[in-house]
Amino acid sequence: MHPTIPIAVVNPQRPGARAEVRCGLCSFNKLCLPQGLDEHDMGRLDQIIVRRRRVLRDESLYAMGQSFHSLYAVRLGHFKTAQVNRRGEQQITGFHMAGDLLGMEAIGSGQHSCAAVALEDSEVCEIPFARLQELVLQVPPLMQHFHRTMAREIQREQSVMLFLGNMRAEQRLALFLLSMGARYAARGYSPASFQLRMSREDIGGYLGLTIESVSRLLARFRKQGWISLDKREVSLLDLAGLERLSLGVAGEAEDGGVGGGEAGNQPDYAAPRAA
Amino acid sequence: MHPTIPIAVVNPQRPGARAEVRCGLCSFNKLCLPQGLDEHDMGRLDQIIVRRRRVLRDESLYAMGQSFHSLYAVRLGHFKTAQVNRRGEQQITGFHMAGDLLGMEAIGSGQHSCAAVALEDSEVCEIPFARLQELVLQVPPLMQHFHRTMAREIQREQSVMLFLGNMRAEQRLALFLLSMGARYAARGYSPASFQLRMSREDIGGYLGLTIESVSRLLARFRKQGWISLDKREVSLLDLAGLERLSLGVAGEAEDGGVGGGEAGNQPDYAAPRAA
DNA sequence: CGTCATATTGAAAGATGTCAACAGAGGTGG
DNA sequence: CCACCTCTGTTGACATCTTTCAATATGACG
Repeated sequence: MHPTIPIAVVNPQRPGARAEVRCGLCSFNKLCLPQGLDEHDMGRLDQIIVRRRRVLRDESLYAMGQSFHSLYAVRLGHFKTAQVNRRGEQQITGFHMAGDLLGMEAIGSGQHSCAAVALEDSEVCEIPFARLQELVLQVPPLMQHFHRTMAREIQREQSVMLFLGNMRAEQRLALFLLSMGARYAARGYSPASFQLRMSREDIGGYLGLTIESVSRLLARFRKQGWISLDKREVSLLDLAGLERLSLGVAGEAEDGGVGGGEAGNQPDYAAPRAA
Repeated sequence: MHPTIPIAVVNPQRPGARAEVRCGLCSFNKLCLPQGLDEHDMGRLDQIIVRRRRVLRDESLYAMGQSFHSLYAVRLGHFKTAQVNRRGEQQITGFHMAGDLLGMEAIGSGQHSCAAVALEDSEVCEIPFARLQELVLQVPPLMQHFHRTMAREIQREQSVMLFLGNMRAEQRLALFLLSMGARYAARGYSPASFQLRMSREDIGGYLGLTIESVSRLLARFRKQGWISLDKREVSLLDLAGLERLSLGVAGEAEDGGVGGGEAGNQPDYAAPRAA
């Protein structure tokens, strides 16, 4: 039951396959920049996308401090974006998959304030920003969609702030798993079975936890039957339970039937700080 | 030495004074949407700003879930934006002062995902978004600046993620004070002496800490001579020290000379989680 | 079969939250 | 003008979650 199974209409190119570069033929165009454009406008967008660029695992698409020229749409694969302190601590600001747009944070300053690193061999479409700005003036629906895309990024980050600021480790991890599932679902894959493309360290870096905490928490989720886990292959066995967990309703929650073990030794504290 | 003193060219209207509504005469236009526009274009922007709106202390400019129609530029006063959990926990996503633009997070979904509440009697300029979209098509520099503004918001939030995810309470608070100072400096006020417009609870809500932690930390900063503090009036006495603190270089840091008290009982731990 | 990176697990320490009592400011009404 | 009340902020003692430090798997790769 673990393997990640596409359950719907997507048609992901194998890496290395000779793929068509036109947006109209990309299986993720509904999620991406051309969303809502007609054939003609999509063609104009095609014309400014200079090339398809491959990024190998652990390579960076752009580095922190690098000057900004283009946005990138993930075509295939996964990326993380990370910001590094002057002291070397790393905050993962997001994980990105097919259809996501990368680089927007750099528009303000002309410099990338975080690095984008491929979590596996990946491909992106490069969109020169200057040309996009011109095109957007001629294609109002594209501009509107671009605005929505940036705004959604703002909103996404606010929800990260919410869990970094307010939630316990357990809740954060449950929410993380659920949200990964939801994103895969939006791409036609199973919301409950998928492969974690990132290391435990990256998960920790994203959730504001140490790698040990992540590891322990995952082990606990597994023992309690919320999830099954084999290396990076994960299945969410009890979505409702995870949801309850993410809301902080720890404690009694039905035992899950598996393992039978040490449930009940969690205090049923109510809320982490709050009035 | 505590009172907040304008040290430069700003000319804030007193609340209640009959103020000119044109952007060209607003002392914050350099920080706001009309940044970089010529007289003519600024006039066109003026025409779509429907009215100046007053928001009394504790009133909300918009509520969570409310449908989105307009952006708002803070003209006078201060706001907080806050997101609330299904469980009632509150995450303050930002504090906003004159020249800041509010409401961008709602562009994506058409619904406000956070509430904006006035921290004191305030005034905003309302900018109907549909009309802004039209205008932006006719005034490319305005569009570009609008994009930069949204992008800066993305970047700002990423830096909040960085400190919520990676930094200790002490560092967060130091950074918060410094950043407030920097923002006042950008508006022509003293970077070192200002009034905290928000409650301790709001500070905690922003920094992901309890009110008690904030209170204790402020007391410690004061005792160690980093700051002086009288109710909500704060002076940053040792900017370099606070900066070092925000970097996590706790420990020996020169005693500040004041109070003389219990310095040295902080462990000189190095980094909060990191490799 | 070593070596390295990644992940798991245990024990102990420590930072921050929780609970509780209290102080001071400001407002209200007698 | 004073008593009273509420709201905000301060401080203390204690609980506990999460980190830190350390040892030990596990798998990939030569």
